[in-house]
This record gives sequence, C-alpha cells and structure tokens, in this order.
Amino acid sequence: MSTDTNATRSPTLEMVAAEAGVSRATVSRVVNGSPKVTAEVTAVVNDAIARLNYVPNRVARSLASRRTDVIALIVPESTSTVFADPFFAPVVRGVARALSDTDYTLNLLIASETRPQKTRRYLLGGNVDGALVVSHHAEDHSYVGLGSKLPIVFGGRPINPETFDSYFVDVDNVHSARTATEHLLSLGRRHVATIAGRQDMPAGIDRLAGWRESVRAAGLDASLTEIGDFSQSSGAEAMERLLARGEPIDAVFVANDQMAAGAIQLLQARGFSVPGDVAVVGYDDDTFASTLTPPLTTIHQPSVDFGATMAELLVRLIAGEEIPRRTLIPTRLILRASA
Amino acid sequence: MSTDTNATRSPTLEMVAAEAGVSRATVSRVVNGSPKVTAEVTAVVNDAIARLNYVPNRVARSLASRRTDVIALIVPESTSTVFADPFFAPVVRGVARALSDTDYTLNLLIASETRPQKTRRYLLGGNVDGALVVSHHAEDHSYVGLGSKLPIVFGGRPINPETFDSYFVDVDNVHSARTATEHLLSLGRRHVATIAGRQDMPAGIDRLAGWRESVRAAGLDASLTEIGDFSQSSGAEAMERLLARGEPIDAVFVANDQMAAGAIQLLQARGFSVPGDVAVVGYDDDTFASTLTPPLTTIHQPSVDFGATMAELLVRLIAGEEIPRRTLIPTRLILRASA
DNA sequence: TTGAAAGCGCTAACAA
DNA sequence: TTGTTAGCGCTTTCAA
Repeated sequence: MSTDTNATRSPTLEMVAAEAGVSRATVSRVVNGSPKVTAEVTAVVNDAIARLNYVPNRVARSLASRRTDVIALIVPESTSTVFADPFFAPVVRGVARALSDTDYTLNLLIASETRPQKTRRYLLGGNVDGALVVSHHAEDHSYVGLGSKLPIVFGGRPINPETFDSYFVDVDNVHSARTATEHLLSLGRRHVATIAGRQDMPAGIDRLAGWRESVRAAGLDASLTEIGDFSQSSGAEAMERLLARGEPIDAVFVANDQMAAGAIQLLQARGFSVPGDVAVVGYDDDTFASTLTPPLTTIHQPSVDFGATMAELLVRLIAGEEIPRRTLIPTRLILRASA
Repeated sequence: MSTDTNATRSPTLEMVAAEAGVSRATVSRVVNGSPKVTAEVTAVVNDAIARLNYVPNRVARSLASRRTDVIALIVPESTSTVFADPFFAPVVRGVARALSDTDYTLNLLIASETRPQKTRRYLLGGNVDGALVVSHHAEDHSYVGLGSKLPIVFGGRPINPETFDSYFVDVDNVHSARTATEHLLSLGRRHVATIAGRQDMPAGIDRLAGWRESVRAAGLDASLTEIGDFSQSSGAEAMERLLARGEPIDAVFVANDQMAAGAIQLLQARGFSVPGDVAVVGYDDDTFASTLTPPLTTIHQPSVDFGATMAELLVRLIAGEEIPRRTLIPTRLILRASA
C-alpha cells in the first residue's frame, strides 16, 4: 500500500538467526555487544548480518527495551522563526556536539504552537528518552509539568513558579549584570544608570536586579532606571527619558546590545561622547557589537557550552543520577571601547 | 533503574479498555477515529481515556502498523554550523509549516558526520516514514542509495550521478542565471562578463551555464568568465582578472551576492561607476544586498517555498503517489540600483 | 458494530 | 555460553 514505492522488506533478526544457525537471543547479544558470546559465534553472526545487510529495527527494540536512545531538543515554532537568533544556533551546536560522544540521537522538534498536543503526544508516546526545551519565552506552559513524566532539562529560567521543581540551565544574569555594573564603577563612574529589558522575561528582571545590587552595594542612587523592550529603538527612547530627568549620568548598563546600540546613537546625537561623557556596557555580545562606534563593551554568553551543559545534564538525569535543579553558566565581560 | 527518577507508568490501551468495559480493539478504533463505532461507545471510551489521562504509545503503534508519522529533516552537521546560513532557516520554516497541516511530526536530525552510521541506522531502523535531506554540498554520499529503502526527497541537485534516480527539489539555477543575464542584455549592455562560483557545486556550474546560454543566444562573446569560490574576496580578485584582460566590459553577472559585493568594491576602487560604467547583478538576495552602495540587483530564492515543496512532495511520495523526480522552484529578479 | 486472537521485531529473564 | 519463552503496547484480520 503506502510503501509500494519502496524496496523489499528489511531482514529481521530472526532471519539473521536462521542464516547464522543460532538463536535470536544470540543475534541480539551480538548486535548489542554482549561480552558473553564466543568469538567464533560472534564472527558467524556478524557474517550473516553483513550478508543480509541487516539493520536492527529500533522501534521494536524500543518497545521491548523501553529505551529509545533518542533525545529531543524542542524549539517552539516562534523561536525557530527567529532561527537567525544568534543565541540559538550555537546552543544547538553545543547539544549536538555533546551528544555525538554518546549513543543518543538528537531530534530537533519544531513544536507547532497551533497544535501543541502533537508535540506533547510525541514526547509522552515513548518516542524519546528525554527532552531539552529551549526558549526565550517567559514560560512554556505546554511543557511545564511534563517534567514529572519524562526527564526534561529546560534552557533558560522559567518564570513560572510551577516549573521551579524542574531542572534548568541558565546564564547567571544577575551575576553578569553585577559584573558589568561593577566594571563601570571601577572606572570611577558614580552616576550609573540602567536601561532594563522587558520585565516579563527572566533576562529583563534579573539583569535589572544585578545592576541594582551593585549600585546599592556601592552606596549610590538606584533610581536611574528605565525599561525598554530589547529593541534598538526602545533603547534610544529609554536613553532619552533618562537624559530628560536632568540628573547627572556618566555610565549606563544596558540589558542587551540592541538597546545599547540605540542608546549610543541617541547619546551621540545629543552631543555626548561615548565613553568620554557616558560609558556604556551592553549584554549579549551580538555579532554587530564589535562593529559599533565605539566598539561595544558587553557581556558574552557561552552559548555552545550552554547547549552542551544541557545535554550532559539530561544524559545524567536519564541515567538516574542526581543533578542540580539549577545550573548557572558563567559569562564573561568583553572589554572594548565603549566602557 | 534508569527511570527511577520519573513518575508512574503510563496507562495502556488495555487499561482504558478495562475502565471502559470494552475490548482493546474498540479502544484502538476510537483512538484512531474509526467511523464504525457507536456514538455511545465512543463517548464511554473517551471518558475512560480522559479519566486515565491516556496517551497512546507511539512506539507500539509503529511496530504494529509499520507507520511512524514522523518525517526526518536531515542536516549535515557542517551545515548546522552554518546555521546562520540565510538559506537554511527559511527552508526549515517552510517544511515545518507544510507539515503542520498534516499528522506528521517533524524531526530535525543533526547528522553527525563523524558517525554517519548513527544516522543511517536511525533512518533505516523504522523510526521515520520518510526523510528530507538538505545540504549545500555537492554530494551526500551517506544518503545516496537510501532512496531505495526509504522515501527521500533531496534539496538541491545532487551532483553525483548515482543520485539521478532519486527525487529532488532545486532552484532553477540555469534559468535564474539566464534571467539575470538577459536583464543585463535588455539594458543594452553588450559586453556581459560573469564571475562564476565553484565548479564542483551545482550552483556554480549551473549559474555559469545559464549565463553562457544567454550570451551565446545573443550572439555575443562568451569568454568573459572568471571563477571565484563564492567568497567576497574571491569576487574582487575575479573582477580584477576580468579587468586585466583589457577587453571592454559593461556588465557582470556574479554567481552570488558575496562575490558581487567584492566585485563592486573593486570596480569602484578602480574608478568605474556602478551601474554607470559596469552594471552588476548578483544572486541570493542576501540580507546585506539592499544595503550595498549601490543597492544590489539580484536573484531572490523563495526558500520557504523550497522547504514547503520538499515536504509536500515527500508526503505524496509516502502516500504512494507518483511525483516528479525533479522539481524546480522558480526565482525572481529583484531590481535595485546596481543594474 | 464489536470482540478474539495473532502478530509487529526485539529484549530479557530464566533455564539448560 | 546459548537457547527458550514471555512479553513490550498496539493494530488488524477474521468471526461473531
């Protein structure tokens, strides 16, 4: 019927057994590299396998063994649209790299947001041994809760409290923001403002919190804050509002590079020199960061490591090991000319 | 053992049958939407399913039905590194979109090039109903031949003759190059050169062929050709060699935008105006094409359609329909200022 | 319309 | 070390 188009039915383990003159169990052992099979028998079986061009049926194997050797990496469709997202590709690369040393096969699932049940059923239907969920979104309602049915490691801190008992890997946004702010302070700046990101996303919240901690710890004014939406234009607008306050400002920590670019443009348009009058530190180390004028000092996130860490943790989780609920990936400050 | 960490065993179809007081066959029919089940029975079963929170085990279903409802999209690891590749993301999006209307689940497989057997066995092991293979590479040795065992649609013309009896979707490079060249001709240019791409890749070969056809058809000199490697610097170098020939040149068709950017830079550095002295048409419509000076006239490839077409064809192939071995996706010329 | 029963191809006790 | 024998959870004839 549906597969008319295609070739002859694949040889089964049973056929190999017949060809080799042994039992199916023995063939299974050879295929799975069991140590307790004579060298001769192994050779005979391997011969038969080669002759028949046998490839084990993984579906049958899964059903019997209750393992699949497959790990799913789930990307919400909206994220995949933002595929060009500079954060995403390296994460996938990290996952793929970490998994290539194991027997797991990687499955990148583009989760249709219009038909979430499809993905849910796929995950719960025994197709995978575990899942990795990455997203920038604040919450992923669809996957929250699945953690109790399937080993799952989330990438990015879920804002949703329900998810707090799940495993996640995240960049240490608070600490990174402190690093950035403290760098500004170490430059002797005493009027350090911040342009924060959306306050419904962990990245927005945490980076603001980090800035606040540092500024307060230095005994300075922690009211110089404006909120943007991570877009370049919102960065310019926030900078404008900051300036409009009429208070002195000699440094700004901006929650992402896009907004930092906007802020710098506005500062320069208003006649301020960067970093002369106002020093600026961004966040993300986007590809364009080094080409800005002046080149942007910013926080770099090791995205490949991020992906690799997620994968390693999941493998351990599947193996039944204890892993920390929360793993923070360190970042580093990239010093360029803007601060 | 390995899944100690995780929750209770999922309910089986058998448990649903018991709960609903019917046979397993009936439950199976309800789950699969068979028309010949009474409305009452259907209701009772659905109730039981809801109560038990039952999700069918797809592995078991696959084993019994010999279908998986999964389609794999295979990306060689090297391509995934080039994830940022502007061609790739939209193709994936197109595939995902086309599949979201169907019952198929998409599986993006990052194929480890160091362990090709892993992917091969996965595909042949009954995990998927069909596969899509995309790559820029000239040949994909690993998948050639699999087409006889599994429905496969390739993206991009395989250069390898073995693959000629497989199904593939490609951009009509020859025709696109003709369109570009004829545009130059229609502008009244009579000394139309070309900077071709690598001649070990279909895109390089076919775009050169298209240019040649058009130039010859117009009865003009088809010797004004230099080869680059698709990089910007190679474009500049090729342009320089073209100029060094000392023959008149008033237009150039360049096999991709990167090289076109290089060629334009060189032309301007040598005092030629573009398009005044030399008109230039590129290929790819890269994001930067519109920001060049002058904005680049180029060929746009509809990558989303490309992916969607691949997916639709595969679905039909799996369904046993006849599909063309070769499907060409049309492109369009984007007129900007360089020609 | 519903049920009984026989597998799908493999793994994993348990015996031998 | 090897073979025997139950299943894994579901679909699918075939009968009823």
